[in-house]
Amino acid sequence: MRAKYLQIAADLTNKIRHEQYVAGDFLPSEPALSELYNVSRETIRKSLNELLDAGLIQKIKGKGSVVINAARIAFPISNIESFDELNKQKQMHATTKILELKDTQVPLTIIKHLSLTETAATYVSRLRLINDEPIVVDEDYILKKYVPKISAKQAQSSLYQYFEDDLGLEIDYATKTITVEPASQNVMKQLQLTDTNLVVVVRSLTYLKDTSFFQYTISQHRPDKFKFVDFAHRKAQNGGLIL
Amino acid sequence: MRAKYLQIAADLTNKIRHEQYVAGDFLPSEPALSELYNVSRETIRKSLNELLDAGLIQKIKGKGSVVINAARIAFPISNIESFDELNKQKQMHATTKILELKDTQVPLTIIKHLSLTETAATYVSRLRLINDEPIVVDEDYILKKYVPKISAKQAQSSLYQYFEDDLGLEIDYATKTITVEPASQNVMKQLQLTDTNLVVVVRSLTYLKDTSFFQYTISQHRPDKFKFVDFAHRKAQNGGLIL
DNA sequence: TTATAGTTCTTGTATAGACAAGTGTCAACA
DNA sequence: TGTTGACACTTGTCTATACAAGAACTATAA
Repeated sequence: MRAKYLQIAADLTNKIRHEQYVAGDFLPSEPALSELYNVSRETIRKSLNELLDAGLIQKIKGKGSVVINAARIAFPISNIESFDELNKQKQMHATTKILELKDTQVPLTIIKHLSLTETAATYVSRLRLINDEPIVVDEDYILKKYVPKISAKQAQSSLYQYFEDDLGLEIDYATKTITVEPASQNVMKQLQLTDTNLVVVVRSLTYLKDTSFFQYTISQHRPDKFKFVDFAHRKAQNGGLIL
Repeated sequence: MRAKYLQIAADLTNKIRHEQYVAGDFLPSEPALSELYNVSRETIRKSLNELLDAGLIQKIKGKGSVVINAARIAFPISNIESFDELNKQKQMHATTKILELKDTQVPLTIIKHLSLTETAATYVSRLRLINDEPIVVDEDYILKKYVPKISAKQAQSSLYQYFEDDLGLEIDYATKTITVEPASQNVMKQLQLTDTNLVVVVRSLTYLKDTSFFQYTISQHRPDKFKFVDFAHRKAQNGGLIL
């Protein structure tokens, strides 16, 4: 049984997504919601905090909780088709091509940086295509300590689903950096880059619920197919653009 | 007087930053902290949630709150100097050159997208340099409704400081998209780009505490000087990479 | 007409208490 | 020896209550 406040948050989220509450509307007041769902006000407040974090509402002291236009978040960008937009097209056809799969060690810079003691890892390199267009080259280092063996079949489908559903690993948080760098000849060939040699590089360190390091990923994106969307409250000092 | 839970959060944050608690350590248990600070356990829990959101700790049910290595977050990247790293160098010398400052309208795509009724805005275009190297071209559209007049002097220093400290505007949240796009001839010239015509474009829509739209910014970065760092919990569906 | 003050909404903060559920220890038992 | 079960810790959820503080409206007074 999920917690009450999460159920209520899910319910309110649905009502916003299905436009029972639309942008600019005020949600019922906390005491009103409290009576509606038959829970205490603190429980309602926990639910509303979930919506706040998700960027669905904005709370204004003395007034109430306003629904924010979700459509505002991903606003249109001049003549650029994002991966997500491609994804939503019906004729989309996503495929994965395994470039390499081997046993190795986590790269030295990461070992040093995290002071790792267990360094044995599985390396997977994969090319992702949409409608036969190459979009991303993903390189993963997955610690053998947590995932002893990865088959080609598993690498072909979703690794995360395998980790979470089959192995019961609880992935909890990740740190990412996004930069733009020159690509290697090989990656340029894989991504069929001709006009430029630059790719968008997303490096991720992924951790489990018990804070142990688990996976290092390097994603190299075609620059013309890359789009990153971020929603951030002012106070949050993380997730920040370094400028 | 700031809220207790924020003071306690600030205190714990300091203790982590000053390494009184280091990575891997468990914080005192919630009842222990509750006694230490002479507040209720719920108040302590609010404080710990702040640290959790900031990515400073990880809570493990049945065990406790573990300190996460903050240094892990911004990990080193091959031969790339970020703006932030440059910033921290002592010999850094940041300057701003105003390219244009005029009254105009918010771009049509934004007006349509947000269904704006008030569209009068001040337009500011600025070139940012570090050690005389051009780094970013910033273009801002700021609604006249909230900021009637912007002088060249104000545009020269921090606009945000002017908005928040002098005008008392409360900036609350923003949505950003990051893409890579070809630059105009003019921007290429300003950024002194020769090897490539690509720039990293960060578009931001900024909102006030009362959810009213306030500012639209287009930042065009030299690709070799751009770096974005992100920390995200798994459950959070926002701040996500679209892929 | 224009302020002012009060009233009644709203959300924000803080407390004390209760029980559920995950984790680890250790003693008793087979 | 090895397993089980009780126990004592931890964090997670939920309640009921109280007061503070911001916002909006209204009636009153100047």
